[in-house]
Amino acid sequence: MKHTPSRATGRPTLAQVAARAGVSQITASRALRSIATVDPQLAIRVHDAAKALAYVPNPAARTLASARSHSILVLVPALSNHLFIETLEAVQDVLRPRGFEVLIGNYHYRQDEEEELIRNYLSFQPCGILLTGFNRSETAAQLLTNAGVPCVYMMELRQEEGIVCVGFSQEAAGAKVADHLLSRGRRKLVFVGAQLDARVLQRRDGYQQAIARAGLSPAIEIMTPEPSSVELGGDLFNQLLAAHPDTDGIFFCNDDLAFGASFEALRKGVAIPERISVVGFNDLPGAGQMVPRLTSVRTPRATIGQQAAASLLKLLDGETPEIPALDLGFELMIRESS
Amino acid sequence: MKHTPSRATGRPTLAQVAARAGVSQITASRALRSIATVDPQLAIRVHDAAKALAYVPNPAARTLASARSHSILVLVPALSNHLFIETLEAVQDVLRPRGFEVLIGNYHYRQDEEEELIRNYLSFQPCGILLTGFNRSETAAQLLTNAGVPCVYMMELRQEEGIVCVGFSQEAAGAKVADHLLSRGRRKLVFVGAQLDARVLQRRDGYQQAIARAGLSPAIEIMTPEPSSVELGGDLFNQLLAAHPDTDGIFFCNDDLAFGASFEALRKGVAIPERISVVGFNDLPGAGQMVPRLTSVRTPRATIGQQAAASLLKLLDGETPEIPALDLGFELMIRESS
DNA sequence: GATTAGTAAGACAGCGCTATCTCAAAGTCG
DNA sequence: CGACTTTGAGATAGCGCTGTCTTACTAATC
Repeated sequence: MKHTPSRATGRPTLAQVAARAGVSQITASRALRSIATVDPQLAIRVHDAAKALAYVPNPAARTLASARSHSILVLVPALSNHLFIETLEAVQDVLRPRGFEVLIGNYHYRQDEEEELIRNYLSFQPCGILLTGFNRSETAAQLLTNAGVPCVYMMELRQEEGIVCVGFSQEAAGAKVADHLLSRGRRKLVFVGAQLDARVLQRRDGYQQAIARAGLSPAIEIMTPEPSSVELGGDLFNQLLAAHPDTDGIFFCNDDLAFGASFEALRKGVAIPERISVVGFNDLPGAGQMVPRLTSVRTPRATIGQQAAASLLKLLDGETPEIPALDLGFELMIRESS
Repeated sequence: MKHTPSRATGRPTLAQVAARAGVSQITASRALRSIATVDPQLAIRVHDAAKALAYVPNPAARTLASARSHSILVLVPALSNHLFIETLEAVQDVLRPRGFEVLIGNYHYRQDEEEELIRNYLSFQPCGILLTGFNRSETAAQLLTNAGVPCVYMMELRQEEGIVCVGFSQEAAGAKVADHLLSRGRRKLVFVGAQLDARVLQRRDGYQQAIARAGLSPAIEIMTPEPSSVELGGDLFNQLLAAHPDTDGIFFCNDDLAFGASFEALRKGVAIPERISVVGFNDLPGAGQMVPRLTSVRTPRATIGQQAAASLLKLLDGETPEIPALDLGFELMIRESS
């Protein structure tokens, strides 16, 4: 008798399931993968056998044999912004129950890091990729194309043949904020931006365009590539007050900046909204509790994650989503700060 | 001539690297894995060949052949608390450069979900697991033991043979807060807790014990199993004021609760710290910018992630960390709110 | 009733890598 | 100097699964 090979995992294998069900291994494989060409009766026998043995497929073997994993890569520019956390959670909620493994890559808003992550993670042969926005290096884009892995883009929209994306119009959101501030009689408008990724710039553009449409001179721009934070918001606010004391309306590209500014305003006795109206972006947790309660644009980040995952599943099934560029809109939450 | 099998990945394989280096496949394998028994000269030849071919190992094949992946599972109770994000980032920063794939599991503070995640992810044969705390279901613990995968526990400490953990004493942190409030002359102390996971309760215990040591009657406890949030903090604060108007010191188990309470205090004109001293926990971003600036316990969550990952790497190398239960301490950041 | 088409099940051969065993060459010792 | 250990490299045999080709059968067609 040959001894049992020591390097076996010890877990039941497909062969054992097949033996127990009295079918061939390949039939068991097909039955468990719900492939149509298996007799329903046999399929039931196989499933029963699998359950009885507590069989769990070996993903490595499956990936090796099929040259395609069941893992899905999600690339986000940051985890520190709560926004992306909600998107990730939604993505996981859709994909994990369907048996997919979700790999999370954080590229810290750096193109080179994103490229590196793509390069590394492609070696895992993911069966699909969820990406944030369209702004990436040529090489990264090329790697994705060459890999031939289905991709769905999140957050931004682009109407283009073969591109599947889920998001909302960052420009429209920026414009909406401008219109709102203008409707409140504000005329000395400012845009405060940090991080300066593509989406921040799109919001800025929409904001400025709306101001231009109203026949006013462009908003002053206070911008820094530093990562957005509460502390930075306070600093930029102080800087702004010193340089442009007559400012009467500010659009912060992210809520945390607005939070920091609000704190400084309280400290300095700058009346919000009486003297300056303040609007944030993303409606992060706490915006509605701030003093004063912060007006902000509520973005559908969870729904974006959910729908992006759903679209990717469609692509994996060989279908095309009926709406390739899905616009989920946004909502301006008008509160006390404006 | 036999046709090239269509299901090949198309990527260069180890066999090609070996051929190019003029060695056998297994020697190439050993060279690339830096196994000592390979002649340095040969090893260099192999590495050159690999570089020339842009060879990337196939993780699935590796996992299948060795019955052990290069992925490490990290289980955290939540992503919504910024605390764990920082831990995760630190873990990734240590493990990714070493070639490990980091799998993130979020169990939403639910034991059943954690158990399910462990069950699922064990099928990926992770080579190590990082866990949060010690509080989990019997079954989950059993699964981990049976799997024989090295584990490192984060956040809490336990001196026990065979347990490797990195964290700090939650009790000591709670006690420190109590001592601080007492040193400020506060006598009507309150503990406000949400989520009520094991660590919150440990902080509470340390807090109460320090109060008892000072010979005072126990702090009033306002506790709810709801998830911690800014909004909830405001609600609990209002509730507390109504029920115990003479309160003069509050310890919130997490900063977001303290944030919400501070906002409500501003709104209601309750003077912090004159009438009530407030202390938070974790020193989350923004705590130092609050109005008033929030006193909080700064927890070493990033270092915990880093050291936990380092300890796990040691375990994977067959070594034991010199300090199995690594206490990284904490720091009370005394600011305006107390 | 013979031929064709269609379908379900199986045989076979890997996917790309590593564990294990084997063997030759070099080094060690009394 | 021969027997014995050590060491480096290769041969072999899978890991557990799925793609592809084949075969056995049933149903459909004239």
